[in-house]
Amino acid sequence: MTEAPPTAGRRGDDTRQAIEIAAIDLFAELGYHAASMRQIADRAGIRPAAIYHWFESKESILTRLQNDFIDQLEDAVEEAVNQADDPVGKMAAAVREHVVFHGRHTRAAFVTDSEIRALSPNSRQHLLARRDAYEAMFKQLITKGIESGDFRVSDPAVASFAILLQCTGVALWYDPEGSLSLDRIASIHVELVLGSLGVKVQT
Amino acid sequence: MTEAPPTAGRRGDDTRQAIEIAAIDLFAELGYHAASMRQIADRAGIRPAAIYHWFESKESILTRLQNDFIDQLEDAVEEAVNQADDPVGKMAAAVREHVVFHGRHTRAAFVTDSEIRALSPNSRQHLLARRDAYEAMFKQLITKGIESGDFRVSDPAVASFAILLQCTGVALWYDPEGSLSLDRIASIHVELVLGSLGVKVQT
DNA sequence: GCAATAGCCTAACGGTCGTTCATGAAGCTG
DNA sequence: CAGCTTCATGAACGACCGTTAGGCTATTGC
Repeated sequence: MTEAPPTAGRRGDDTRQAIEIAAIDLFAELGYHAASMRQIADRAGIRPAAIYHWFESKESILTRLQNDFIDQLEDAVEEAVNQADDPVGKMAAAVREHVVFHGRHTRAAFVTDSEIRALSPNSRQHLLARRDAYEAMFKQLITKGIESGDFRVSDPAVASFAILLQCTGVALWYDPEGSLSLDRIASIHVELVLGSLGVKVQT
Repeated sequence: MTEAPPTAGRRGDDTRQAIEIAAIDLFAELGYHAASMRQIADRAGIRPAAIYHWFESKESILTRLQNDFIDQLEDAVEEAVNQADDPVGKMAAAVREHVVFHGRHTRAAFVTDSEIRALSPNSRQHLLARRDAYEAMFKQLITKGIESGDFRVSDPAVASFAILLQCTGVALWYDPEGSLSLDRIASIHVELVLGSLGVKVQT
């Protein structure tokens, strides 16, 4: 009784993955509205109608991509944070993992961030709530660091926005072929962030 | 021989401004591709065909908005920088003006940044070149500050990306009705940036 | 007062969009 | 084998897109 392929048909759900990859790339290159179902189908190697066997609508492709990205980002950063004890270490771990994750998934990160307004009201509210929860984690890290005397900032809310924006922005310019490794870029951002939080330099 | 109105017809070029305002708002709310000429015309109080009396195409509305925004941003920041002498003062002035300008023109800033990919290749290249030149100004401010011994950063290029991203991002979340004034937000960003550049705190 | 023109209109063009429908080939199940 | 499900297809639907052609009106310059 060996593991049988769960689905029938010709390809299994490689097709689903092909659609998702095509959609990420096209949404990132052209934007959600400028990328058509026909283009997605072309790049996935199928006819447009076949997409509707795997997704109920164009928007459902987008929401799937976005929620998958946030799922994985949350998991990765939470795990990194939990492996440090003090506020400085936790913030450094969070920044490093956030940067690395955005560098490894530049297109998905970009689509998740920039196409929120393309969603219908319900999906948009849902995604914004998830994004807010993620941001709240950083804000709380800052607040804890202030209480412990490790950080010195005027406004934790503004600081968390600023930190997340600069780290998320790595997805906009990072080039795997470039001269800087992702680890190096992450280290630089940890330095910048800890500096802006008023942490004593620990060279 | 008093100054005569330069154009004839019913409204002068109030119409042109109405189209630009409608376009900024709709591009910001829905995105360039999701906003239609009919919606722009509706909001400007005219019929779609009338837009083509003032603009030769939908894309020319976008490029006009984007280039106007960069024109004014460049002027404002350059003037602010020129009124300071030392690297720390220049960077503080640049950050403050950049933040204030983005807070005062959130929608235009957002459209200029996020709809570059909607442009045809020629217009896109032109706008990217202008953006690069603007970023180079910040990078040079950092380099000068390092040479003078005022700043301490590992990588000026990455630092300038990070600084600009967090300051530009103000356009994404700033709310004029919120509890923080734009001046206050600008001051906080000056603190954060100077901190990340390793400037001694000057309370 | 008369021609020219600026400004805006209605109507329509060809094209593309997201989506649906009916159909059929291929594999699994009993 | 028969029957069901999975996966994909070609063709078409109505809606909407950016844009244009042609005409009307009011103001301007002479």
